[in-house]
Amino acid sequence: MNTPADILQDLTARGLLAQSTKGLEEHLSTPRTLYCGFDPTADSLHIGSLVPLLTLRRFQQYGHTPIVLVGGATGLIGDPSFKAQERQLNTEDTVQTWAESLKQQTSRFVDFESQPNPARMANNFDWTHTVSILGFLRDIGKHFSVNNLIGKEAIKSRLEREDSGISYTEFTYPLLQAYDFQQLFKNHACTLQIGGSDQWGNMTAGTELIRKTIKQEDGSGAEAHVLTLPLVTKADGTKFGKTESGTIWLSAEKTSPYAFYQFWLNTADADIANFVNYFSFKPLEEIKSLIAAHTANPGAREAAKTLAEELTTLVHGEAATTAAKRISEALFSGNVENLTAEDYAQLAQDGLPTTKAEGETTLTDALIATNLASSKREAREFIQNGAVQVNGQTMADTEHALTRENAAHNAYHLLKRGKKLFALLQYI
RNA sequence: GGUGGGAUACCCAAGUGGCCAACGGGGGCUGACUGUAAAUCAGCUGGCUUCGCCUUCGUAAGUUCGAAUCUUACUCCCACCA
Repeated sequence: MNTPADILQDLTARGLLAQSTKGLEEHLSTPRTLYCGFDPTADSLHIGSLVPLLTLRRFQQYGHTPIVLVGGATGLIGDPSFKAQERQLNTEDTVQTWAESLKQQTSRFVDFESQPNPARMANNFDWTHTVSILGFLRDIGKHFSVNNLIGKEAIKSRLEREDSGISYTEFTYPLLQAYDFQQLFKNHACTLQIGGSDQWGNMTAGTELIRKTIKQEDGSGAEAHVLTLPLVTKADGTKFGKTESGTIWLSAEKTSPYAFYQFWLNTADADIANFVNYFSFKPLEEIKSLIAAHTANPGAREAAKTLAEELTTLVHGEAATTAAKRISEALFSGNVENLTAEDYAQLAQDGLPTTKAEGETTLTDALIATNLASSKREAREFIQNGAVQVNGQTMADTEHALTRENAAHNAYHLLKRGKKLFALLQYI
């Protein structure tokens, strides 16, 4: 029953519908074109952008046409929404390079071949870089009331703060985003914008602009809609998407598929139900039984495993998932002594952080070489705390010499610091 | 432009001449317990050639046997006034 109208029901059931404009349900009774924007603020998106990306995918599966908008222009300005401070501007070259990376990255979440609703890609730089300042002020700026803009929650914090303000540049951001929506409406019949709930103000700025500048046959303003998605939160109140080792990126270069898989596998019990609903494409009945299985036996972590597998495959592909699972099993099965030389070679190839070694190294130096410790003092502390294992054995001697001769298969030392951090030292 | 207040380690925040690598809290890390979870408890949290040494308390110079603490100049932030 994947008809266009059913998308809202699906999103609602998953808890993915935060807010929407009136009349959206009726509007979606026929296939529509919708978009979501992604600003290039780094050379990769992180998992915070996953919910909107996946939602575009869901819409497409229900027969709608998604447009992925990369913010080559808006990325040059900086979105002030709910930010405590003004952003540092990046150079034009940097932003364009990043925009290209995002194009690559986002394209795997939607289908450009699907008929009759192939996805499209757009970059707002294309329709903004030729706009003149006077034209923009007269045609777009005139439709915005400053009184209204300063009333928006998203920039309130910046106006009320005593230690920081907001530049005219960032203040213009909502206008640019509104202009994007208007352009896509005109040129691609795009009538819906989706985004995180922090984007509500920026998004409705677009529907307003469309209503005021584009007239229907009966003379009334044209109708456009927005839908916002909830911000993903964790039960313990910490920020979603961060770990000890930092942000979880979608790019395999920045976050290995193994680390990505582990991130989802480690989802807290209290969050698993929400996450499966938000991120999985499995049918709702299947999700229900997964959650039930998890509640009955949390220790088995069936739901987390399934989710980790599904998402790693979606983001990094089948082969990467197989590799991530293989590494995980090898490292956490508790008997690394049984690994064969081939297994070790496979681990290195599969993306376990590997450092080349030669000659003799003390354990302390090895921890630093493999980035498992940031200083000798810290390395000693870890070793003395019993936090370090070499090939499955806890080592308490900071000066313990690692050599080719005492390496597993005369080639590998598998170092473990703490419960989950591993690195491989390989003799060449 | 004037007057007053402030700048301390990842963050907040004590310290106001030697007992200060610097109280306390948060965060983080490690250990125990466990399910590669949460909660709880304990330890650690500048660096090194570690019974000692070196570098840190906005920046630079100075006083002193000795300064995060005193002096001077500079930079930045905040408040009130214009």
